[in-house]
Amino acid sequence: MENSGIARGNIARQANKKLRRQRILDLAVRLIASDGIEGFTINRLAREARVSTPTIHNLFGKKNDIIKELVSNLIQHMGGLAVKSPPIDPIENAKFFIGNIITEFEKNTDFFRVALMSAEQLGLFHPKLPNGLHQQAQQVARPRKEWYESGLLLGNIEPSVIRETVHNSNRLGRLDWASGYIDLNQMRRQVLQNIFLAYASDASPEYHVRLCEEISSLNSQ
Amino acid sequence: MENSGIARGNIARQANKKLRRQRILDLAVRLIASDGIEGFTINRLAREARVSTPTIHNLFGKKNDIIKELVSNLIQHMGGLAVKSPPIDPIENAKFFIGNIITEFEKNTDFFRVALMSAEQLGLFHPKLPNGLHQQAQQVARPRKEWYESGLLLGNIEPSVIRETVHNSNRLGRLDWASGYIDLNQMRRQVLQNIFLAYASDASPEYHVRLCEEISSLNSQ
DNA sequence: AACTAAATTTACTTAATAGTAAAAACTGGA
DNA sequence: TCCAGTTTTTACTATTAAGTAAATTTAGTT
Repeated sequence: MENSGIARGNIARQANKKLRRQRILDLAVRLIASDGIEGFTINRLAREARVSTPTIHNLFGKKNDIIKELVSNLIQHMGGLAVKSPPIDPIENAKFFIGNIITEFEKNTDFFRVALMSAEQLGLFHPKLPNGLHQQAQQVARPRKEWYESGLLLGNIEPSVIRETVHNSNRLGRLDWASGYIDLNQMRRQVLQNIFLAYASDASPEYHVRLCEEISSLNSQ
Repeated sequence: MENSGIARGNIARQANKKLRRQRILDLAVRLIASDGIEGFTINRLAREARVSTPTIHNLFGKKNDIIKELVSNLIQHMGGLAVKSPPIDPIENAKFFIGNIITEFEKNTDFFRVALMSAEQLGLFHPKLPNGLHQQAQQVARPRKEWYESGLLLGNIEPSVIRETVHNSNRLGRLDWASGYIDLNQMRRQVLQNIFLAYASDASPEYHVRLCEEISSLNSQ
């Protein structure tokens, strides 16, 4: 285990092992994406990877460890989506975030689909779980102080209510996409529409007009 | 098969068969509710029902037929939820519907949980499926003409947008409950909050005030 | 080239599944 | 009470899963 004198060819071996692992993990994602977690077996993964089953066990441990790894990768990826410099305007802000998410999802469709569904089935989005998925997402959904200070939002409705609804909009959109109910374009439309509606419920008359325009332009395209 | 002269004791037999079927179906629901659809097997059902496996096959056919039956029962139940005389006021209307749903869910908790989850996993809420689940639910969520005529809602936002958001609120609430994320009280709160927010986005100033009051009273209890 | 630890495979075990044919038991009705 | 048809059970097949020990092969280092 130490990289002292004992292990001779360990530096290169570990690196190669990582590559093989990744190759097989990618394949696993593709398999689960096409046939569901149900139909996913170690045997099948081994066969398709042109490798024997003990090799899979050697590289990943038990079957569930593969899925655990996917989900932990998901949590990392999702964390990376909270970007530094979002626009100040609420509408632009919402578009910016959903745009980022879609870019990521497009880059790695199978992975996100599979990981989101696994996480859902494992109950990992449960509000009380300490993996931070829920808390993180709630944080991103919070309306900003500036929006109230500049009078775009009035504050007649508790910011936490807005936040919860925006959070739910994102959540349902992701779920519908991962379930295959809608594609990424439809997800964008649905999520933005729900978010704009939430903002409209507490918007100043002027900003309300802008939100209405945005909503109808979402549906006219 | 005919109830003519051939089959002698068939009238009573068929009735008893129905009773046994129902007893075992109820047990199946309880088993799935406690251990998930994953852990549900014909063997286990037979064991717990103190019956042999071929008996299960005799009564239900293949394994999936049991789940199909649950889901078709669900569709029937859900259809019965669209009641004749809902209140005219939007707020009361929303409370009325969610109240009905909760009453039903409480009456038959395990059944609804299991059936909703099964339906979800089978993709039965897919908008394009001809089982009517989706269309039915969309119909119920539609804002009424009277609300626009009486000036409670202004019509600055397309009614279909409101409908979609209300529908989504109901859907997510049911899903969160079935997933065990929230209990029925929390479901009520979450769904009503989201619906009121949707109405608020297009409400007249006077009705907007009432909606805001309702929302904050939801969160103070 | 040769050595050695790591990685892979062969060949297997254990355990659980869905489903079935045929014998046995049971049930309602005459 | 006894009979015929229904229902259940016994005892089984066939399939498939996860996982493992030991032999074999492979790969990096010297």
